[in-house]
Amino acid sequence: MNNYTDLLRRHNLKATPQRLAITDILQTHGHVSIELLYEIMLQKFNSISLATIYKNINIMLDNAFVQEVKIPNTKSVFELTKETHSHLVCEVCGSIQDIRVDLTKVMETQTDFKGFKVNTASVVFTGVCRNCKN
Amino acid sequence: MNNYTDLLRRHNLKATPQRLAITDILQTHGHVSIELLYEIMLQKFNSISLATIYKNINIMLDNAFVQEVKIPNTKSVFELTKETHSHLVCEVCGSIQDIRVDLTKVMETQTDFKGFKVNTASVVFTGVCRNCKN
DNA sequence: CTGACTGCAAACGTTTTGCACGGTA
DNA sequence: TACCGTGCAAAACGTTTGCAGTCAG
Repeated sequence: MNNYTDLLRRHNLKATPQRLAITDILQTHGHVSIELLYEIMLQKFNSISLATIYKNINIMLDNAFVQEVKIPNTKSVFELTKETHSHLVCEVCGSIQDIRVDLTKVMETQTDFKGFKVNTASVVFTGVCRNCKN
Repeated sequence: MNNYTDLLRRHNLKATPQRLAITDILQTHGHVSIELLYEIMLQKFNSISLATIYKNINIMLDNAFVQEVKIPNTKSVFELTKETHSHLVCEVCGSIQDIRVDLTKVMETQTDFKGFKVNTASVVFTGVCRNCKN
């Protein structure tokens, strides 16, 4: 009975092997597309259904312990919800890294938000990662 | 023969009424989903096909004079390419405004990009717009 | 006049739904 | 034991493709 068993139950969700596998994979890989998640799940459950993957990802999104990351020119990936952070996306190898960015500086310097009350900021940096630079 | 007639021709694309209407709508509305674009186009061309909308948006994306804006928890919208900017998305009414954000401050303050060479940054602020605050 | 574009219909890939069976609590 | 969740198959979407007719240049 690991962390996610508890978390699932607290949300009145049953801790099925499939769900625990999904949270494990998200934890291990950090960011996964539906496609990749399905591939990895197939190795653990020979007859898992894509419908099950979708149903569970949607339930986890609804319960806010998983989030979708939308990236320009790419498929979305999913990650476990954690403290606010931004993403570095390598346009060469497609890898995604988390990064803490201090946006207070931006918010302070930014003179004109046009009367807009900002709640959250989604930031995706695209470029070339350390490995691919070489 | 307006701006977009020229622009289209410079890209070896014919300036058809449908294409000119699309660029006009983008210019007028700023940001439109495929769905909304289709609705508006239907008012001007009673038998326009969704296929035509998709084909043209894709051609305009390929030629880089239109860009897709990916927004958390929402459908993508399209905009005419202009100078780099960020977006303010109202979570109440769904409206989208452009905003200039100076990211050089972030890039300077940010100590650790993990060896990552940043090329572009996509920033979406989500919150409540001036109108909806009242 | 000719190649490019449009509109239609069909195809395709992705996501959702309904239902009977199986497993968690 | 009572539901909730799974897996399958079918349905529903959103997007793309192929083709015949039309139009811009």
